[in-house]
Amino acid sequence: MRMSKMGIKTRHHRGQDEALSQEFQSTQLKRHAAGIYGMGNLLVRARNKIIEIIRKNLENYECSEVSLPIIQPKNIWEASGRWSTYAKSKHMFTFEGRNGEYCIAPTGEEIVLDFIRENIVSYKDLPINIFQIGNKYRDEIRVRGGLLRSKEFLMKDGYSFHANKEDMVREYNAMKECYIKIFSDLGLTAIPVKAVSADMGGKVSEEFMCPSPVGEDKVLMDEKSGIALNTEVLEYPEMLEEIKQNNPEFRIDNLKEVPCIELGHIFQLGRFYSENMNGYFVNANGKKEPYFMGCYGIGVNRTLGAICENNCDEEGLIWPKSVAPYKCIIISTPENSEDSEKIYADIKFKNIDVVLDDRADTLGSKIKDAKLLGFPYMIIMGKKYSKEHLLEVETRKTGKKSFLNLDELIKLISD
RNA sequence: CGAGGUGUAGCUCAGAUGGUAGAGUGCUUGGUUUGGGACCAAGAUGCCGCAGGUUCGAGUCCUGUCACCUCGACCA
Repeated sequence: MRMSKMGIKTRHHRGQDEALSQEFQSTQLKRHAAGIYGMGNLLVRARNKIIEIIRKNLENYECSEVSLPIIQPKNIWEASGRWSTYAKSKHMFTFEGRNGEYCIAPTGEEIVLDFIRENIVSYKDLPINIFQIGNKYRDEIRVRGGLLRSKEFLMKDGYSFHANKEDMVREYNAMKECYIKIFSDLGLTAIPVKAVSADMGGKVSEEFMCPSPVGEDKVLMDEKSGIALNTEVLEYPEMLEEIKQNNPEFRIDNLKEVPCIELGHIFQLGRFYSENMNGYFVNANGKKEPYFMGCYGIGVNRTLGAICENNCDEEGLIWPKSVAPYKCIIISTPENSEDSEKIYADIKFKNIDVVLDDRADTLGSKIKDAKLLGFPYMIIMGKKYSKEHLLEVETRKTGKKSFLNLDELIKLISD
């Protein structure tokens, strides 16, 4: 990709209250209205890498990717009883179409039941776990902090269906394991925290919390016993009792509030939705029974936001290699611009994601931009290249510089 | 929905007590530059959020309204 074609412009100034990573985000995020954002090339490419990591991990657990509609008819929401509650709370966007009322989906329990119940009719068809990665729409009462809470956002939502409760619990634990792997692959700390999920119609649920100063959720952590709790839990004495019984060391006094970003949430839904939505299978005794359901979500945009917030310094972003939108950027002075085109072509030929900064700016300003935008490697072709024809490679994270020929360079950046 | 705040150039913002619309940055043209956000010269850019009102005169005062931000309430 050529810098001149990317459609971004960096800025020399930062807004008053902007966090460090916001200077980067301001080059990549356009607010069109409250909670409604456009996203630039670098964020989109990083998000695609995140999606790929999520997808690979889920497929390892035999989860099946599907695509469900975002625009959904009113009737399926009336079946679960959530049309009136959601519409009343004004959280759900609804509109009048040619053939009646529709919503723009805030979540997918209803549609997924409508999607599978014709095919999954026997206990022999179970269990099954299907997921999708797509935009969701919620008319949030209060939007917050760019990627962290917006009205349109990308979510991975997955749903599992089971013949009995034990199997639902087994899958829930498997997904918990899978989520831990996903967030660790993304280089994020995400602590599973017990949550209260009254509206979801289920009881057991855990949120995956990523400690961050910009987080809007507060988590209570006890470093001694290693227990982390949602602050809401304090309002439910029976849950506290249970924790105390299972962990003798646990004490409420030891809990400290830590701000966190909620990256994911998994639920044991039970039979609430399947009972209301006519989600039945035939068991081994030939009798109809509602599915047991689990539901598993990851806020993809939030995850992207958390990665930005947790990987930056005074000079800008530092993309972790696993999600970096491009591996490296080539910067040259005018006298080496022809050579830089060649190097660019060679690196591209090796299928390495590379940016050529072909703008007419000075070398210094290009270096500043490369650091702000966080490319893992910066290839500088200036005076030193003119003399010795060695490529200078600077690692963004460590600042370490080395002088290499093309083969050595490709070896370094392709790991 | 409650409390507070902000709307002025593409962006970040300044414009006490009413009197010709400003800066930095960005943009255009030409030239010199090119190693950690270069310099010189010449330019272009405004319904001062919107609507009323007071006044000879309003970016500035008053009323209304809309948008946005922060905190709270709320939130798979």
